[in-house]
Amino acid sequence: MNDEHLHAMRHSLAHITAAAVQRLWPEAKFGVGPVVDNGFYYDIDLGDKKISEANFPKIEKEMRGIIDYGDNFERSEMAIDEAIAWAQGNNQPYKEELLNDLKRSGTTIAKDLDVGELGLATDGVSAVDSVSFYKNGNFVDLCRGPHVDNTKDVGAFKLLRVAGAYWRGKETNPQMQRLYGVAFETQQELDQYLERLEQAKLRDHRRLGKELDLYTISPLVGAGLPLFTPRGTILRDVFAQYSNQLRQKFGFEKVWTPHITKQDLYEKSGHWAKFGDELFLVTSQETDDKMALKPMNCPHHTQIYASKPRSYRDLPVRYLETTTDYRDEKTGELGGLNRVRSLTQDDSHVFCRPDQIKDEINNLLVSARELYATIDMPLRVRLSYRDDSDGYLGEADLWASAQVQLKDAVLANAIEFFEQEGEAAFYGPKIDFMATDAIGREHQVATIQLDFVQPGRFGLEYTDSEGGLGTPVMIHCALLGSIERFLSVLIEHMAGWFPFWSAPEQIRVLTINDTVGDYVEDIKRILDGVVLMSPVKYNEIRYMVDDRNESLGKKIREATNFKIPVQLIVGQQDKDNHEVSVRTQAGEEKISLDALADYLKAI
RNA sequence: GCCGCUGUAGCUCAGUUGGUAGAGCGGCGCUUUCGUAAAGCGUAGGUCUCCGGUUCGAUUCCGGACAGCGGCUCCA
Repeated sequence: MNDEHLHAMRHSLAHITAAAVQRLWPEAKFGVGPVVDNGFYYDIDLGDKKISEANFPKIEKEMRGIIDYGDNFERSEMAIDEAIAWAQGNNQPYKEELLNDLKRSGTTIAKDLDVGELGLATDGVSAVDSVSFYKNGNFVDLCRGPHVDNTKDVGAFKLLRVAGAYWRGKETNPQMQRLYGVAFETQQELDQYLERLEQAKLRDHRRLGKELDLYTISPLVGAGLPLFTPRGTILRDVFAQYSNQLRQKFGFEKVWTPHITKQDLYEKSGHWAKFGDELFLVTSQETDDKMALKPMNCPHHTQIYASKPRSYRDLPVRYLETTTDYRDEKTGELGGLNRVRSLTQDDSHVFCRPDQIKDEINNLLVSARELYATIDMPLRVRLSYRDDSDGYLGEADLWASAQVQLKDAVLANAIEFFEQEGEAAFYGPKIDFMATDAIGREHQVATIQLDFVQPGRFGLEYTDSEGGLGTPVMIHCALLGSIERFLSVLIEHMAGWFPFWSAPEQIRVLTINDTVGDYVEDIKRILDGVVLMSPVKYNEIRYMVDDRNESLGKKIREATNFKIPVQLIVGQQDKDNHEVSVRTQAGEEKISLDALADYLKAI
């Protein structure tokens, strides 16, 4: 049992899926069928007919028939023109397109072919002469392989879902149906995987957001416009405070900007050309100004910088603003708190001289690492570069320089990273911190971006030491990213058990009966005096008293289901001994009332 | 936006092959004052997401809208 065999198994199952579909719908046109994490998929076009999950039993039955029959996977070679003729003859236009690309440039990777380069590759240089096919039973498919020897050798599998997918990932191409399956060597491993998926649902932030009373979405307000409850708002505030305090240490100053602006601002910044159709437009009944809700804050901040002359001695100028932006995202992209139309950024912008870039980026890297280390969340760091496509602004050499400087900063901090082209912002490259949600999807949280473009477009300048004029560099940074998205990842990462310092309700006092009312008042006086100073400063204790006429068991159950980190149980015994029973996830212990404040500060 | 699926009480869900619905939890009331994950009894909650169509009759069938889920595309 090894990765290679698992890969061959899953790949073979993709073929078997396609073979089964072809038996059931002979007119099916096939795209590609690769291996993915935990399984495989196959892209299929049935024209007007659609496969739904209701068809899965029928398809799986057909697949089992093919597997049980036990055909060998037979490899053969075909000359490229012969293969194209085969695709035409069998009415497989997608395969024909792939073969033509292979013939022309030796690759079928859409990304390599899409950027206006079709036909640029010289015929015969990178082109291929012949291609390989695999045949199992009556099903023949263009394929590089490898496969298992026999259809019987494919382990345990299950068709999981069907989804739409554009041919070669292009929105303007026809949409095919993607059949996803999962596969493992043994039924036991498959069952374990499905069990893990079930477990992941328990920590889904949308489920916990409701159970823990953190936020709600009202259709009357609108999709993608979450409303935060008192508990959810505490979470937002406490993390925003932490994020701010981390940067205030490095000289960042808070600013405030309005949520609307004239569109002129974005025409100048370059956002209008790139994101114009995702702006919420605002109409003035008083003037003819065309206004928009702000979708980001950097252009606003440039205008604070530009409000007065700056000397090289004034730099860096560092602005900090936690504020909500509005983006008219496509409806199908919305989901929970991950992707919303009103997103709050813990945004900041540094305006500095070129020689200050390194230190400024270092400060931000240190802040980001400290924040995510505090909540024990592992991140992958991505250096996001531009690619050759249109839509990036600025000179090529500035881009090259910016990309090198970001990489140097990351290297200097000994941070592990991976590099990806085509992920940059239109004005500059980024260092992105990627977190993973409960079911393995990756989301960008913190981001540090280097921008040589916007300062120039806005005509920002400073007087240099020689008395001449220089253009400052901008560094954009959000440590949490979108607070909404950050919370979605945090909730799933912690499974709702927020660290003591950040929990909306940190402590619940549970009474055993109504004879301890005065003693509870003593405890409240102590709790009211506790202020945590780390990791967030001036963090007052948040607690409630549950003195309802209910059983202790029920109170414990409710407090535990609510994932309250500390329960203080108070009865006559505790009162007599001048102590409380402190119940946490770690267990329960008696703490003297005199030691309670220090105990809480040390959690 | 596109493809597929889903929408019954505050929550989790059952049900109606077309004759206007039910459970548990939660809420409320009474009893109980009970030391470690649900005390007992009673009771009130529903234009079955919304709008059209078919039908004697629609929560159920059909169409549309809205919302949610899984993908694709996109993410300043």
